[in-house]
Amino acid sequence: MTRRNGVILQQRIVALIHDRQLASGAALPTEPMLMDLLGASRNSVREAIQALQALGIVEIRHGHGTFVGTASLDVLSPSLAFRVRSRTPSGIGGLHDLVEVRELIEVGLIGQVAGTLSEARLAALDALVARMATDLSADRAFHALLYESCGNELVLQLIGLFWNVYHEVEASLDPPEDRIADVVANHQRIVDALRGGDAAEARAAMSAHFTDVKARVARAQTP
Amino acid sequence: MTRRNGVILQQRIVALIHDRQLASGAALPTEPMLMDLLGASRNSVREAIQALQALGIVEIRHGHGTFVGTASLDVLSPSLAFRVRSRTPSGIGGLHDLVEVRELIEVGLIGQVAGTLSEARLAALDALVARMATDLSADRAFHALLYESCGNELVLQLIGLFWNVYHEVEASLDPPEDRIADVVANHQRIVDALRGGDAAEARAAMSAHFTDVKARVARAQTP
DNA sequence: CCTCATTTGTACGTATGTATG
DNA sequence: CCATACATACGTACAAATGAG
Repeated sequence: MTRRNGVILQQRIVALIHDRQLASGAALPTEPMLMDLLGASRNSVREAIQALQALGIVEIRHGHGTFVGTASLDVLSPSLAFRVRSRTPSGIGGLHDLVEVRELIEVGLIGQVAGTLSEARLAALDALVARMATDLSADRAFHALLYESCGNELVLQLIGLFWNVYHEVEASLDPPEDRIADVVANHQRIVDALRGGDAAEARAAMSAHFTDVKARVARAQTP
Repeated sequence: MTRRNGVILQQRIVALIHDRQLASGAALPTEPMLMDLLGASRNSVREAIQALQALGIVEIRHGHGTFVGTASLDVLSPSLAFRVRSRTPSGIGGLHDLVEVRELIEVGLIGQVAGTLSEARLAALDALVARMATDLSADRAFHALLYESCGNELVLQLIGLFWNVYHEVEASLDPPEDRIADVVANHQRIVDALRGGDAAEARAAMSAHFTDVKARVARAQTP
């Protein structure tokens, strides 16, 4: 095996997972076994496994073994964050695009869930709005709870991923620029529209929220 | 360095890229240099670099060196494909969610670009529709060209990524089930709506297209 | 609590393929 | 064609973590 491997080894391991129908959480063969199965040295096997771990395809536990992962979109956070930052020296250009994608998805989704939310869920959203002024995580929970009923796990993880990357990059911008009152008002407007069952108004409220976010990004300066 | 490393090494390399303000395409220190800078062995350095390459953060060129990458979303394709497949044994459940996300984004976007396309671009779309019956790549080019004018590179790459993953997973389903005539008709309807400047009709046409795709997924069987 | 086997993590040495000048 | 610098691959040895007894 003195010819170029690298990515090929990763694909062979993925193929092995599929062939053996290993579900998430199942144990992969140990490194010595993989060396034998793939006919490669331990270094090569480990490099391939490390790459697969970065993609969330496998999960390595020291002293225990290597297991099939869930490929949650969370693991893509470093890649997306790096991408957004490297768009411009300041990262602002990339942030704007990121917010637009969030807006696109959430404005579309809120139109789907409008009118389907129980009063209990609306009350929970109210509570999150109240906490939002002092607790940033309430904002994340708000957007997650909004769409939980749509039954699409992928879109939920996408929204969570984008939220994480946005706030990670946004934290390195200069002025905190407290407009929390506006943020809270925007979210309250969204809940009110949902309680009224007005899909168009809910879309408009969500759109207004992201317009404010985009304006905040446009004004931001880097330290 | 005999204490627990792993992911930490990757983060330190990313931090090094940021500290030195290395832009895409810039050369990273060589492996021996990184061994010295990070105080780690060649194996550990290489494993970290391989992981970063899997995320598109660095790019390795054999015999030349390691360079800062662009973190294009394309590299996330293996992870997303794995995720979609592992949702259900057949991968159908994951495919449905994936198509819904595509629908969400594209229906929203087409409302934005409606009325902004030049006649030259509309003619190019017509040409792609004509090729679509015999050339699958024309479909990909169609959706890419549709939104090219929106000026959001991230959303363009996202649409391309989802297209790739969908067709990669869809290829492993059973019946090719030629409905190409319907597909072509759907796309022609989209172009016609755009030429008429009717945003609502364009959204409806795009939505109808994805409704057909979802129906095709629902009927699919695994070999 | 300790011991022990298993498994992953780190390190070093060496040889070879590959691109550039 | 040669020389240099770099990545690729293999083999071996030891450290560290986990779980079973």
